[in-house]
Amino acid sequence: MPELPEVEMVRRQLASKIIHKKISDVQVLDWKSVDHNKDFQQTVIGSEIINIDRVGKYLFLSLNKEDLYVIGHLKMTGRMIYQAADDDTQYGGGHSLSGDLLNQPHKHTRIIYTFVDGSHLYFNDMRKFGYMKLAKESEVMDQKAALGPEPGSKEYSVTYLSELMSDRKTTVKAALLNQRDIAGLGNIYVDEACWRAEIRPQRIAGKLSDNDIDKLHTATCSILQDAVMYGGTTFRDYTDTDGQQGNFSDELKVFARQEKKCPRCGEVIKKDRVAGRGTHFCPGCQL
DNA sequence: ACTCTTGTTAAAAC
DNA sequence: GGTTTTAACAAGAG
Repeated sequence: MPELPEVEMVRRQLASKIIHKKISDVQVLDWKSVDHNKDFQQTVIGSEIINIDRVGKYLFLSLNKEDLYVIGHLKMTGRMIYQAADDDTQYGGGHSLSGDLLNQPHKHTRIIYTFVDGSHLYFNDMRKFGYMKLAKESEVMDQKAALGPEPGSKEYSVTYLSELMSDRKTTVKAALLNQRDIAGLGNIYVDEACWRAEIRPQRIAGKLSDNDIDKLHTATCSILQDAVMYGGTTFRDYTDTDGQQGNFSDELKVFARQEKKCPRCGEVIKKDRVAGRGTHFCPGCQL
């Protein structure tokens, strides 16, 4: 489940590897992955990616053609794997994947980009929810405008969070997951941020105290910052562009740790369903 | 065979 | 009528 830290890792790696390389060929193996745009190949071939930025979990690739961008989203199982021209390393490792998926391309490969230097970028996505679609600048602007501020940004102030939560009748979990209000948090980091803030995810957002809001603000900012520092989290599907797993997995305190002891208070961590998602919390110290 | 997994969104429910 | 919840999407693991 790539969330902000994982997408940021991909962005940084892609930026260092493919910016200013000319795209010599594109193969589309699944049309859904390019939003059924039959012109994708002919439009992209011959162009260069001149910039890659990110808002929330969305990637925005700028091409050196007038008003042409690619908007990318990994959704749950999307991966972007880069392979240098002379590289025969096996990629895509992950304990849930069988051995034949280590070579590129494989049965989950949806798009293949070839660069003039002979290197490749593979867009792999088992469930086909992710995409890389062509967009005009106006569509890029619209997509960015549809996303709330990221934790850690200047716009994401304590006041902003406080006003966001006030009078809300939904759960803290649902409120934090809504990308229109806050961009970048997903199932893993919402649970982890709530643990840091000592707040149960199933609490009603509008009933949080000022102190709760303060702690939640700090926690949401710090969890993403720390996760980026550790290279993201690999729970099941995420790997970076080298097929490497993220190191934050070992730092998780509650996510996927149900029936284990809380590292803070020793109580047994529980898993419930909140906002339609598997939700992990410590009944001992999250109130 | 049946359940569970999740990011986003459209539809349904409130 | 704005807010909240649910279902759908796809494909695989257990």
